[in-house]
Amino acid sequence: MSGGATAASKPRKREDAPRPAGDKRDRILRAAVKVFARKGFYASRVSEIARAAGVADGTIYLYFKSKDELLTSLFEDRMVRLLERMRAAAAAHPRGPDRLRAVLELQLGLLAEERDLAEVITVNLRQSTRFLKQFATRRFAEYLDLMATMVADGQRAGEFRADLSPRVVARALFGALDGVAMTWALGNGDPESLRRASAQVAELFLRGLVSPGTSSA
Amino acid sequence: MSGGATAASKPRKREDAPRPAGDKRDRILRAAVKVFARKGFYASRVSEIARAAGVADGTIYLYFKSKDELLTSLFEDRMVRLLERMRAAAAAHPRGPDRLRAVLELQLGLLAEERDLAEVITVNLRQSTRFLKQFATRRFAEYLDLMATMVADGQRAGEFRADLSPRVVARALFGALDGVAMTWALGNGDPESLRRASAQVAELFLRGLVSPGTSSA
Amino acid sequence: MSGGATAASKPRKREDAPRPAGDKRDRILRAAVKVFARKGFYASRVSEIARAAGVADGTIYLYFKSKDELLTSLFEDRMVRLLERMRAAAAAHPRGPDRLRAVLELQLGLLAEERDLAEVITVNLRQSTRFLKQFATRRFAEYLDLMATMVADGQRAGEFRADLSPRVVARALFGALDGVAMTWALGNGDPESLRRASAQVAELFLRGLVSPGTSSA
Amino acid sequence: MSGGATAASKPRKREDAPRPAGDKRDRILRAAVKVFARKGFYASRVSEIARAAGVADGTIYLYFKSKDELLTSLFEDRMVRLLERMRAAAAAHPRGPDRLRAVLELQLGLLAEERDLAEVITVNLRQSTRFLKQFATRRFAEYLDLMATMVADGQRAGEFRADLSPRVVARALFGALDGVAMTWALGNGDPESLRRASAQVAELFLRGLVSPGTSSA
DNA sequence: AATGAATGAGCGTTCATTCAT
DNA sequence: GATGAATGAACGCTCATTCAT
Repeated sequence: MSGGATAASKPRKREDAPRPAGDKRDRILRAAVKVFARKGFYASRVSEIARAAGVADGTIYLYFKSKDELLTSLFEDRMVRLLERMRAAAAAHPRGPDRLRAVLELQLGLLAEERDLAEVITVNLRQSTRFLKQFATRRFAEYLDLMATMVADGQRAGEFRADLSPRVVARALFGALDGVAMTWALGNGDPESLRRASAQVAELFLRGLVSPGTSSA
Repeated sequence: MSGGATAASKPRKREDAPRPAGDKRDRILRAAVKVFARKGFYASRVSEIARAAGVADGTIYLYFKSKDELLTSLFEDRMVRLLERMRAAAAAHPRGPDRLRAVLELQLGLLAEERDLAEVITVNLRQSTRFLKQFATRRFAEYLDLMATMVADGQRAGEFRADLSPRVVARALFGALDGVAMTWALGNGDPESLRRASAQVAELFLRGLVSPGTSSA
Repeated sequence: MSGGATAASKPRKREDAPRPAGDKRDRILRAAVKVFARKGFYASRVSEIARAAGVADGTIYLYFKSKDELLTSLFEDRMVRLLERMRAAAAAHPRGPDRLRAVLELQLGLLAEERDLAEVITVNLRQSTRFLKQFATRRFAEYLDLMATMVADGQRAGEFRADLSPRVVARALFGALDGVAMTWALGNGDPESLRRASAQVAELFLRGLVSPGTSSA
Repeated sequence: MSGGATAASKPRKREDAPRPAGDKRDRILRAAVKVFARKGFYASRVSEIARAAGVADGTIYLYFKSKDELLTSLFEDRMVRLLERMRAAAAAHPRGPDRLRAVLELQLGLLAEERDLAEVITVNLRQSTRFLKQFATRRFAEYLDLMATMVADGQRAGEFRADLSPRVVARALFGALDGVAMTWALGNGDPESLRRASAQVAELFLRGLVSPGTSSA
C-alpha cells in the first residue's frame, strides 16, 4: 500500500521494478487487522493470521519478530500514515477552526473506511499497559502534540479561547474521537453514520473552543 | 453501597450481624485491580492475584468462576457503584449545566482516588472485543443512556442547543473523559491534576453545548 | 437401616445395645457405591459422596483415611460378606456339582440385588493396577482359592473330570461370572435376567466339568 | 493389518511410498500401552507417555485430541485388529468346535505376546463407566455378536446343545477369557502359561457346549 | 463428633516459536 | 524464501485433604 513506507522487507537482488515482494508483509498485516478485530489480540492465534493471509505459520516470522511486533507494526504503520495526512490537512487550512474540523473529519473518515482497523485501534490496542507505555507512547505523543499545537496556534491567533490547556483539550479531543469510533465499531458500523457523528463532534468542540465574540463558521 | 448481599457471594450460613468474613471477595477484587493495572489482564497470573490478596490460588475460585469472571465482576461492581452515584448527583442538580458538571466531576473524581482502577477501566477492560461485546454492553449502554438523557433533558429545557444528537454527545463525553483518564493513568497520576483537567473538560463541553444566548455559569 | 432408630451417633459410655454409631460409616459406604457406580472411581468427587451421604466433606475423613481407602473398604466389606456366605453355601452342599451351582447362584444373586455394587465390583475395582496388585490381592486370592478348592474336591471325589487345572477353572469361573455381571450392569439391569443368565452359566460349566459317565443333575 | 491410511492420522503431504515418518502415532500408542499398564490410566501422566515415546508433550496432541482419546484409540486400534483376525480364523474353520477353539486361542495368543496390552485391555479399560458405556460399546458389541453367532451357528448345525442362549454363552466366554488374561497379566506373565490356560478354557467350554452324543474332538 | 472454607500441589493442554527440509 | 511438524515452557483450574471453629 501507499508508495512510501516500504519498511524493511526481505532482501531482493536489485531492481525488480514494480513490487518484488513486500506483498507478503502487507498480506500478513491486513490479515492481522481482520483477525485481531474479530477476536482481540490475545485470543487471536498466529496460525489463524497465517491461514487468513494464505501463508504458513513460520512465514510470519520471516517478516515479524513476534506476535507482539505484529501488533506494534500495525499501529506504527497506520499511525505514521495518519500523522502524515493530518499534517497535510493542517497545512492546507490556515484558520484554526477550519483546520481542526478538517483534521477531525480526516481521522474519523479513515476509520469509517476500515471498520476492522477502527476496532483494532480503539479496542485491541489497549491490550496491555506495557504495550501502551513502552511502545505506543512515541507515536501517540506525536499525535497529541499535533493536536495541542493546533489548539495553541488557534489560541495565539485569538481564534480559540485561551483559558483552556491545549494539552487537556488535545486529550479530550482524542478521547472523544476514540470513544465515538469505538461505540461505532462495536455497533453496526455503517460508514455514513460515523461521518455524521464526526461532523457533530467537530461542531461541539468548535463551539466549545471559540473565543467569545468569534463566529465559528 | 447497598447494605445486603451483593451479587453471588459465597454461601453464608444464616445470621448476618457480625460480618465475620465476606471480606475475602473484596480483598480479591482489590488485589485484582492492582495486579491488572500493573501488568494488564492477560499478563496477570491468577497466582499473583492470589498472593496479592493473601489467599491461596484455589480460594479465588470459591468466589469467582474463572479469571475472566474476575474482570467481569470488577467491571460490574464498579459500574454499578458509579451509576448509582451518578443518578444521585443528577437528582441533586435540577439545572442541566450544573447537572452535567456535577456528573463529570463525580466520574473523574472517583477515578482520581483510585488510579489503578482508572487504568483497569480505561485500558484493560478493552482487552477483548468479545468481552466488550458480550458482557460490558449492558452496563455501558446504561451509562450512555444516562448521559444522553441528561443532554436531551437540557435540550428540552432550552438549556442546551438542540441541533446535536444526544447520543453522539454522550459518546463524545464518555470518550473525552475516558481519554483524559487514560492519559492521566498512564502518566504520573497526581490526583489533583486529573481534577483540574476534569474542570476544563466540563468547561469545554458546557460551552460547546449551551444554547446561544444562555450563560453557562 | 439395619438395627433400629440409633438416634445419636456420638460415643456412648458402653452398652447401648443395638448400634451406637457406625451408622454414618455405613451411610458413607452406601453413598460411595452409588456414586462410584454412576461415574467411576476417578471421576467421582469426595464432595459428591459427602452430599449423597448427607454429611460434610470433612466427615468422610473421620471414617476413612482417604478416597482410596474408601474404595478399599468397600471392596473389603463386600468381599468378606461374599466369602462368608459362599463358605456357608459350600458347607450346605456336600456334592460337588450342587455345591458349585449353589455358589454361582449365590454370587450373581447378591449382585442382582444391588446393581450399583455389581458395577463397582466388576468395573471400578479395576481402576488401577496398583490397587489390584497391592490391595485386592488378598481377598481375591481367597476367593480364587475357595473356587479352586471346590473344583479340586470334586475332582478327588470323581465328580469332576481331573484333566483340568482347578486354578485355571477357578479363574475362568470368576471371569465368566464377572463378565456376565458386567454386561448386565452396563445394560438395563433387570435382576431377573441376571438370575436366568446365572443358571445358564452354571449349566454350561457343570456340563463342562463333569466326568464322562456322570450325570450332572 | 491394512496397508493404507489408518483412521485419522496427521496431514500427510502427498506421496506414500517412502513412509518417512507416520511412525510417530504408533510410537505414542505403544508408549501409552506401556505406561498405562505400569501405572493405570489415571495415574499415568501425559508427560510420561511423551517421554516414553521420545516426543515432546505437545506432539501427542498433534495425533490425539486428549489423553482420553489416547485410551480410546488404543482400544479401537487393537479391537479392530482382533476382530479382523477373529473373522479370518472363523472363516478358516467350518466346524463349530474347531472354530471356537481357534478363536479362543487366537485371542489369548495375541495377549500372550503383549502382556502390557493384556493389562490395559483387561484392567485399565474399565477405568470409567462412561468410557465403557459411551465408547467401547460399539466394538464390544461387535465382538459379542461374533461370538454369539459362532455359538448359534453351531447350535443350528447340531454341534452345540441348543438349550443355552448364545448371547449368555458369548458373555461368559468373553468373561472367562478376560478373567484368565487378567489374572495372568497381574501375575508373572509367562506367555506359555497363558497359552496352556487357553487350551484348558477351550476344553472346558467345548465340553460344556457340545450336544450330548457328539464327540468334541 | 461435625463442619465446610481454605489450601496448594499437581496436571492436561495450548500455542508462540523454531528449524530441518 | 517458504513450509508446517515439532517443541516445551507456562498457566488456569481442580479437588483431595486439612483444621479452626
